[in-house]
Amino acid sequence: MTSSATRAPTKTAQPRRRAARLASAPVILEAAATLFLRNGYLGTSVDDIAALAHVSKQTVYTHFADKEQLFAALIRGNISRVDTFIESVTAVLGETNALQDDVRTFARRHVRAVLQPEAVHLRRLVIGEAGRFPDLAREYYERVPQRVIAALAQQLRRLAERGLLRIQEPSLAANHLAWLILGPPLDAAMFGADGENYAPADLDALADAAVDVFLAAYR
Amino acid sequence: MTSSATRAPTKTAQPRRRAARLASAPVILEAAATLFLRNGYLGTSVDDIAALAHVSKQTVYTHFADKEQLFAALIRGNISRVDTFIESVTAVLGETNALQDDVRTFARRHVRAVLQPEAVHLRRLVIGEAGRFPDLAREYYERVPQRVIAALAQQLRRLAERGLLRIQEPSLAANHLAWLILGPPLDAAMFGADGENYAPADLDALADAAVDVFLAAYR
Amino acid sequence: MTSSATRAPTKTAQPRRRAARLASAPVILEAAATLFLRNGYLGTSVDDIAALAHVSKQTVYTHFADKEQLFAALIRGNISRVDTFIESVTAVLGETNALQDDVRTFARRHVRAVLQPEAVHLRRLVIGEAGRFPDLAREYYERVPQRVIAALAQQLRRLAERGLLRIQEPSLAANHLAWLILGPPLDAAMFGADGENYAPADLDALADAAVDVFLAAYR
Amino acid sequence: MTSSATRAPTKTAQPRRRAARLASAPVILEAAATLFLRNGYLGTSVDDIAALAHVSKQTVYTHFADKEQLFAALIRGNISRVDTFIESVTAVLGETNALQDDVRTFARRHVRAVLQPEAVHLRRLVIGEAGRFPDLAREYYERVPQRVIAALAQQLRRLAERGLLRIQEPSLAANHLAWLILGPPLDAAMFGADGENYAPADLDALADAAVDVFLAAYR
DNA sequence: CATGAATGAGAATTCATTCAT
DNA sequence: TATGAATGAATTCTCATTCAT
Repeated sequence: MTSSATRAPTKTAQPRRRAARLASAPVILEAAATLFLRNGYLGTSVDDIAALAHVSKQTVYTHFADKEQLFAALIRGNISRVDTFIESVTAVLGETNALQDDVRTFARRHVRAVLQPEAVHLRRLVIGEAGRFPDLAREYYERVPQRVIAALAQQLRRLAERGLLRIQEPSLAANHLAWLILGPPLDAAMFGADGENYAPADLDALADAAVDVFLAAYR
Repeated sequence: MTSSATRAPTKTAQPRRRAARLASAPVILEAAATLFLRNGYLGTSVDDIAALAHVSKQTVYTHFADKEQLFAALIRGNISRVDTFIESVTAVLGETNALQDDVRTFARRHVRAVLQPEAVHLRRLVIGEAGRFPDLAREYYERVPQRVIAALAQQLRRLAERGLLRIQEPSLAANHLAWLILGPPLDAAMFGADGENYAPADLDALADAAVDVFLAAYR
Repeated sequence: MTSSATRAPTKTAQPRRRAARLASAPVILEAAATLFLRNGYLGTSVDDIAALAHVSKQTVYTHFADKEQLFAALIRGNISRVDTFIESVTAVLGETNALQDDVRTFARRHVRAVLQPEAVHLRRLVIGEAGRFPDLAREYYERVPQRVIAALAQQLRRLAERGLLRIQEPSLAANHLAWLILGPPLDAAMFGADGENYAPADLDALADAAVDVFLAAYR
Repeated sequence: MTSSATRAPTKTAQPRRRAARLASAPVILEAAATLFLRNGYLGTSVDDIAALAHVSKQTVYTHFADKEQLFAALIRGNISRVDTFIESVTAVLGETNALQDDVRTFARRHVRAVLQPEAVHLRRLVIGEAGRFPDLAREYYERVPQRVIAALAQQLRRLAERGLLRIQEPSLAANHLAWLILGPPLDAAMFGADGENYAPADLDALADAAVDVFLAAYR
C-alpha cells in the first residue's frame, strides 16, 4: 500500500521499509470489524474478511490463530478503545455549580455516545454472540457499561458529598440515571434498523426529561 | 400441541385418522425454538432441527417453506404468546388505593417476567439477528416491549386521572418506570450467562428501589 | 442410473425400484479401495473418491460419517473377505497321504495368495497407517496373518497326531513353515514396485525349497 | 553429525566462525526423523519440522530443496547408518567351533537389532511410502535387508566350506535362517503398537527355536 | 404426509512454497 | 544464512435445498 513511498527519499536510507508488513493486522481487523458488525460471527466468512482486507486468507491465519481469536481480538480492541472515552464523558458532572445543566450535558453526551451506530452494532453483536462467547460478553459488560456506571457513581457520590444530591447508594443512583436516559432510545436502537430511530433533537429532549426525573427523585 | 383434537367430539366423531400429521409442525417448532434460542439462526442447521424433532429433514420443508420462514414462524409464535400475558401484568396497577404497593407489585412481576430465561434468550436472539431480520426485529419491538409500555402508559394515565400521580406524558412516564425497573438486571442478563445474575430477592429489592424513585418524581 | 429399468415390468409391480440407492455405498467403497490402496490414507482425498465413484462428495458423507470411518469400513471389509479364503487354503494339508506333495501344494497356493497385488497393497496400506490406525492394524494382524497361522497350526497338529510330523508346538511350527515360504518374496513385495519381483515359477521353486527345509526339520 | 568440523585443526585453524550455520541441517534432519517416523510423509508438515527444529520454515528450504528431498535425505541417512552395523552382527558366525552357540548368538542379536523401535518405524515408513517413493523403497530394500542376507550368506558359505553345514545355495539358506528368526516377531511389530509385542526373553526363545529348525535342516 | 438419498456451494483450516529483508 | 510475511491451491466437512419414492 505505502510501498510507493518507500523509494522516495535519498538512496541509502530505507526508512520504514516494512511498513506494509505490520499493516496487515490492522487492515484485517478493520475488515473483520466491518463484516462482523454487519453480519455477525457466523454470517462472516474468513474469505470475506480476507477479500475485504485485500490479503490472502492464509495471511489472516498468519496473524490470528483462528476465526474465534480474530473475533475476540476485534471485540477486545473495541472494548479498550472505549476506555479513555468513558472518563471524559462522566467528567462533565460537577464542573460548575449548575447541577441541572451539568447533568443534562452529561445526559446528552452520554446518550449520543451510546447510540453511535458503531456502538449500537457492537452491542448487538456482543449480545447476539453471548451464547457463543460468554466470556467475551461478560468482559464487554464489565468493561463498558459497568465501567460507565462505576464512573458515574463516583461523580454522583462527589455531588452528594457536596450536598447537591441526596444519594444513599451511588451505584444504584447511577444505574437509575443511566437507564432513565438510555432505556428508551437504546432499546429502540437494539431492535431498530439504523438511524431511523430517534432524531438528535429528540434525543436531547429525552435526555433532559430523564434528568428531570432523576433530579426530582434524588435532589 | 394436540389442541386440534380437542374439537373432535363435536358431532361427526372424526376418527382423527392422522393425528400425527398435524402434530409435526408443533414438534418442529419446539425443536426449532430450542436450537435457535440456544445457537442462533446461522448456528442452527435444519438437520439439527429435524433430528431433535425426530422427523426427516424433508418433513421440515413440508411444513415450512425454508429456514427463514421457519425462523419467522417461531419468532412470531413467541411474540403472540406474550400478548395475553402483557395486559395481565399491567392490570395490577390501580387495583387498590395503595399506590406504592400496587406499583411495587407490578414492578416485581414485571422484572421477573422479563428476566425469565426464555424471554432473555428470545431477546438476545432477536437483537442478534436484527441485522438479518430487520422486519422481525421491528415487529418484536413493537409487539413486545412497546406494547408493555403502551399498556403501562394507559394504567399510569388512569392513575393520573385519579389524581394519584402527576404525569404529563404517560408514555414517557411509562418508559421511565419500566427502565428504572428493568435497566440494570436486563442489561446484565443480555450479556450474562444464564442464572448467574440476580437472585430473586435482589430483583425484588431492585424493583422496589426503582418504584421509590419513580414515585418520588411522579407523585 | 438404473432408473430406465424401473418401469419395465407389468404395471403395479415395482421391483427393486431403488437399486440405485443402495448401490452408492459399494461404489464408494470400491473407489475408496482403489485410491486408498494406491495413494494411502492421507494421499487420498474424499473429493477424489467421490469423483471416481461418480457421486457427489456429500453422498460419500451420507454413507460414511467421515473419512476415517470410510477407511475403516474399507479395511474391515477386506479383512472379512479373507475369512472364507483362509480355511480353504490350509485345507489341502492332509488331503492325501503324500505329505510332501500336500505341503508343497499348500505352500504354492499360500505364497500366490499372499502375493496377489491387492493383498500386497492392503498389507502395505495397513502397515503404513499402523501409526494412525493402531486398532485397525491390530485387527488386520489378528484376523488375517494370525488366522492363517492358527489354521495352519491346526492342520499341522493333525498331521503330527497321525505320526507324519514331529511337532511339539504346532503354532511355532506353523510360523516356521509360513515364514520359510513367505519371508523372501513377501519382503521383496513390501518394498518392491509391483510385478517386478518374483516370477510365478520362481515362487513355486521358492515354496518347494521352503517345504524341504520344513520337512527336514520337522519330519 | 558434525563430522565436517573434525577436520578443522589440520592447518589453517579455521575459526569455524559460524558453527551454527552447519548445525542447522542435522537439527532439521533430526526433527524430520522424529516426525516422519511417527506420522508418515504426508502426515508431517514442513511447518511441524521447522517448529520442532526451532528454525524458520525458510531455513528448512535453505538446506533442502523441498519436502521430498528432505525425506529422501533422511531415509538415505538412516540407510547408511545401518551399513557399519550389518557386518558386525553377522561376524559372530564362525567365531568359535561351537556352531549352535554362534548361530544362536547371531539370531538373538539379529532379532533384537531388527526389532528396535526405530528400525521398526523406519521399516513401516518405507513400506508405507513405497508407492510414493518406489526408488527409495528399493534402495532401502537392497541396502538393508538384502545386505544382511548377503552378509549372512557369505558367513554360511564359509561354514559350509568348513564342513559345518550342508548348504547348496547360501543365499537361499540365509533367507531361510533370517526369516525363521524374524518372521513372527517382525510381522507382529509391523502391525503392532510399540513395545507391546514380544518380551526380550520371548525373543531369545524364538531365536533359539528358529536356529534349531535351521540346523536340523542344514547340518 | 413423510422419507432417505443426493446435490452444489461454501465453510474453516492447512499445505508446500516463495519473496523481501 | 536466516527470517517473518505472504500466497494459491487443496483439505475435510457442513449447509440449505430438492428429487424420487
